[in-house]
Amino acid sequence: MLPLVAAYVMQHGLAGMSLRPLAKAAGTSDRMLIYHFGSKDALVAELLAFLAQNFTASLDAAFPQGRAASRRDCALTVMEITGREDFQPFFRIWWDIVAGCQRGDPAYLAAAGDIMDQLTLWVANHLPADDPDPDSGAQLVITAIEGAQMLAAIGRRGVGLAGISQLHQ
Amino acid sequence: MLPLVAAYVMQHGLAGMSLRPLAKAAGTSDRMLIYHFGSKDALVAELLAFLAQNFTASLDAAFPQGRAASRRDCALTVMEITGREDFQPFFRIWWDIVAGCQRGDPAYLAAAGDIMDQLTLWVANHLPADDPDPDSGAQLVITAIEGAQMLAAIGRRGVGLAGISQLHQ
DNA sequence: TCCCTCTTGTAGCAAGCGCTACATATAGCT
DNA sequence: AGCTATATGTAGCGCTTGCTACAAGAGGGA
Repeated sequence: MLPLVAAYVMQHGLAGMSLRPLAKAAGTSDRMLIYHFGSKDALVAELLAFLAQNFTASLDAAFPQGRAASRRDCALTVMEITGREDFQPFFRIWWDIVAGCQRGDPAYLAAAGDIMDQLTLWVANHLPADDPDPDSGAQLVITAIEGAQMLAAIGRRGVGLAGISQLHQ
Repeated sequence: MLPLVAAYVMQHGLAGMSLRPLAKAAGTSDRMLIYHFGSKDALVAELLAFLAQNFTASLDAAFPQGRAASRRDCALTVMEITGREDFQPFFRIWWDIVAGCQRGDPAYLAAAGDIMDQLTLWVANHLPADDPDPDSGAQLVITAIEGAQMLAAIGRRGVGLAGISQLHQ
């Protein structure tokens, strides 16, 4: 049930989600969604946890295995892959999650933290093996990536990429 | 009328905004909001344009006039100021705008573009006078700032700051 | 004074919302 | 076989949503 719900939300976003269309897409009824999850809020909480948990899988499926040649190359690789068409549904909910975090919602904060921790770990493990400080490097790369992704979301894809390409190393 | 509307939205966010509470906060009725703006969509469009237009004013009011000592100092200064408590209302709507851009809404895209153009110009004008390439420098700084702001929104303020402090120069 | 346009209050419509009451089907255990 | 717990369909409740119909006040030009 959760996978079908997640698939629908990935396509339609999380912001104005309502139970009846969601239930129809999942092949059930709003009645059953409430029955299984207890309430809409509980459904959203479980959904966010599910999405955070499944994030690693999509990362490893889409990203190459080897290490990057430099921090900049690592950042550019992540940008290239997350800029692909089939990654857009993920960002459709990602910015909804960020907006929810800004409102202070605990479920959104937990999910965003999980997702970002996984991404940070992935980046640290894909930096060059001789990186002097993988943790700091990952923080720099993540900051650059997320800034570029936001600029891409508002239609300034080039600006963020130009910023990333100026990273040293 | 627009300033009162904008003040309410800055406090309560843009995502689940509905006409009746908004009208009450603005000292009028939903009936009058529709009468003046034509529809809720038109109201949101005018509101976004208004917010983008007023963004420069808040920037110049809050930010120091002098130039920064380096690109990194410039980024850190912007981070320090936009991290203050009284800047949070702006980010409450900013991430709603980004989410709206990801959905492809033209009004949101226009407003986000205006705001980002103004920020880019401001940053370019506050880089060190001897910066070899203010445009590229501004792009780098903006990318870093926005990444750090997103990380701050999800509760990882330190990660983004650590990333910024690794910028060269 | 009369009219005409701009503005505004009251009431309400159709639709959608999250959620619930009730009845029923099914399946497993004793 | 009978009982109980789980699962599901139907109908609808109370509420909010964006928006509208209608009437009435207000002010200005002829």
